[in-house]
Amino acid sequence: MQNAVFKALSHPARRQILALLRKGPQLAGDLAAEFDTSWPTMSRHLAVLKDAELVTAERQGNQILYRINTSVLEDAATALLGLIGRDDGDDPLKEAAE
Amino acid sequence: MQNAVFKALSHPARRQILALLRKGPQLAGDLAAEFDTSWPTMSRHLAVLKDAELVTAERQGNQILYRINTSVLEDAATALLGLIGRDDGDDPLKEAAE
DNA sequence: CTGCTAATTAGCAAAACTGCTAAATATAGT
DNA sequence: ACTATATTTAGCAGTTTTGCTAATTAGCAG
Repeated sequence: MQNAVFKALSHPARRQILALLRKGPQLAGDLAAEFDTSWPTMSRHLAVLKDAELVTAERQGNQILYRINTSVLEDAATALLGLIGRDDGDDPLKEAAE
Repeated sequence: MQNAVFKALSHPARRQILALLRKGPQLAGDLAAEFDTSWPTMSRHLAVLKDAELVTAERQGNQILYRINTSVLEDAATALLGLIGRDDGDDPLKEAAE
């Protein structure tokens, strides 16, 4: 759902997490270590990102590897760009392609 | 502030408003008429968008004309795209240009 | 100044969000 | 089974967001 994506993007810590994942997949622990907030709080941020499908999680033995999902991010960016082009028709929030 | 922009974008009604403004500037009343929510609620959504500088407001006699601010929207889209490209450096959430 | 329409501000209640600590779960190693 | 580590889930308090109705402000017409 598009709405979940924008909601997930609305918190700076979550955007930061995505920024960190640009370098490549990261373990939950390594991500959490980069922040001042408590571990459980980070865990919840990750859950929000996962719900929005902005990231995927994969168990790796003892730990969990998070990976960014660029296609969802692309869709969000495209949606924003779609809001920009002047439109003379009457079909809002849709024909973003081309 | 970047954060205000993403926060503003996190509510579906506000994204809808931006979509309506694609067609061109609109009076607050005309915008409000497109939604089921009460007038004051719409007014607040508009205020949030204005705070984030996603729209500008201009008095037009009795009424108020809202206009989309595409440059802020572009910046937001660019920020998202910047989150996508693989990065081997260590400078997150920044070098989105080029 | 009075009345009318357009829009915002105030104030309130309900819901959602954030972040914490404590407790639970999962996996690996012994 | 027991322990240690990694991560999530529960439960709670404080804050923010949302949406409503009622009241207010702003500009215009007579």
